[in-house]
Amino acid sequence: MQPTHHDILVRKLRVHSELAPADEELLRQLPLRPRRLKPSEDLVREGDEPHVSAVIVEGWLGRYQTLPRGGRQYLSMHMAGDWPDAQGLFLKRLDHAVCALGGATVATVPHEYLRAMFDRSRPVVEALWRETLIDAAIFRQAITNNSSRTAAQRLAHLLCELFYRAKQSGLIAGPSLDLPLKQEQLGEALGLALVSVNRAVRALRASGAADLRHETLTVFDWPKLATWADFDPAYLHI
Amino acid sequence: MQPTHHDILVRKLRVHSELAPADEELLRQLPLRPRRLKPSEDLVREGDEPHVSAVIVEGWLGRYQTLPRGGRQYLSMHMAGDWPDAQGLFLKRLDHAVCALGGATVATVPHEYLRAMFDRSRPVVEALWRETLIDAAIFRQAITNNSSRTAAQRLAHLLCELFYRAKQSGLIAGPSLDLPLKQEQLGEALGLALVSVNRAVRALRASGAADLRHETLTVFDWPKLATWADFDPAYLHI
DNA sequence: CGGAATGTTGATATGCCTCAACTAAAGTGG
DNA sequence: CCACTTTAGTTGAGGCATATCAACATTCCG
Repeated sequence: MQPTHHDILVRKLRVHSELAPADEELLRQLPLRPRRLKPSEDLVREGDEPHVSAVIVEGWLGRYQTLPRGGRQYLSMHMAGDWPDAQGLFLKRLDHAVCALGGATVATVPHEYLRAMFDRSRPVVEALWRETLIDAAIFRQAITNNSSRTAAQRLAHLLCELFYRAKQSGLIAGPSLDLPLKQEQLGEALGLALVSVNRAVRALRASGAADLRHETLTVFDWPKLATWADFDPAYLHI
Repeated sequence: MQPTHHDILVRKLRVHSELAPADEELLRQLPLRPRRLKPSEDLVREGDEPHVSAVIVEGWLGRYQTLPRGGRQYLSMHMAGDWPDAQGLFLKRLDHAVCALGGATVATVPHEYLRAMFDRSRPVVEALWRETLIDAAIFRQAITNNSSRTAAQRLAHLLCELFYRAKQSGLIAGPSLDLPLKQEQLGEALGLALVSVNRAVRALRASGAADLRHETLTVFDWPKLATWADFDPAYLHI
């Protein structure tokens, strides 16, 4: 049987938080409204004052800020179960946009229902708060990644993170992962020019540790990849 | 009269959150225990599992991660009123350390008291949650800063942020701000070599927009500085 | 006053960016 | 299904911002 939107939501929170049956029941009572996003369609834009939050049901979304000359800085990538705009609950205006990377489906829920749920269960508050704190840890790691590593290491580290998170969320079984990221977007995430990303991808391919092509990431040698990238998953708090 | 530790705590939260008198009263009942930190002393270390949080009373602290070769990546800088380890409440193991920049004083409070307070006031929960969300916004901006700007712009943007935050927190009146940051630490924050920081500092000085020397930041021409750095304070959500 | 830490400056090296051309893959209409 | 167009990926050459190396000046601090 297909997992419902509520299954996806609850399973993801259980990755890092303990929920009592009563808490799960509260979450399952949330009115979730599906919304389909076309490739590169924005879920929310910088400056928006949203009154709903969204949990990703299927596909990938990316957070980004728009640069003065029109380019983008991607901040983080998100997959099924993530809440890419949870901070909208308590920050009035969004300081960044969120867009679909390939096609994607989200399930939206009005803030008022979330707030009402918070009054009824502190564990649920903690679980969602923790979700936003793990986001922050991902941002911290991105600062370190983009500030202190070489082009190839940056790419490898990002791929390690996405692969590891996807695996922990139960999205993959084998060595491969659907990842609808163009090399240009990788560059905008890693602070690299498109040409440098391409060279890093080819170096990765040549090393035999992993490959990224046709929107698929395949990891052949995880220890090699993780060592090369200096990847330590502790920051994901799973 | 000197502001008490509780004054500092409450005032800072009021910068971004509305608190009813009853909420403030709860905050003022927290048992705060002062702790003095020597210059560069660690408040907490990577891997710690703290059972207390700390609010800064006086001085500056910096978050950092340790790099494989022993260097540091500073992630954010914090001043009086900030909670540099609030995430320790819900993330078991810290993924980064926090150290004093110059000498500093913090006030610690056991997590159990904070948790007890959360049961009694949702506005207090929201205020502290919002505090951690603004931290995350600062991290996001650091990603963009270190990934997409030139050396001089990075420096200018960081100084804009620190100056603006200090002003909003009521820490400064005139054009100057005590900022005990060495050029080496600025480099470790901005992903730049020490020599490049020095050249950026001198360029800033030569431009007449601001100066940074003897642990003092002086802003002579705020519009010029902010324009040069592409600084927009919206992300600080004040 | 002396030694250590911090800041300054020049010369050289290098990793990444820019520009430019081409190839391959994906999407589209006949 | 093919011809065509568009998008994405690949490769080389050259330039530039920043890193690295090295020396010296200044400030801090006991």
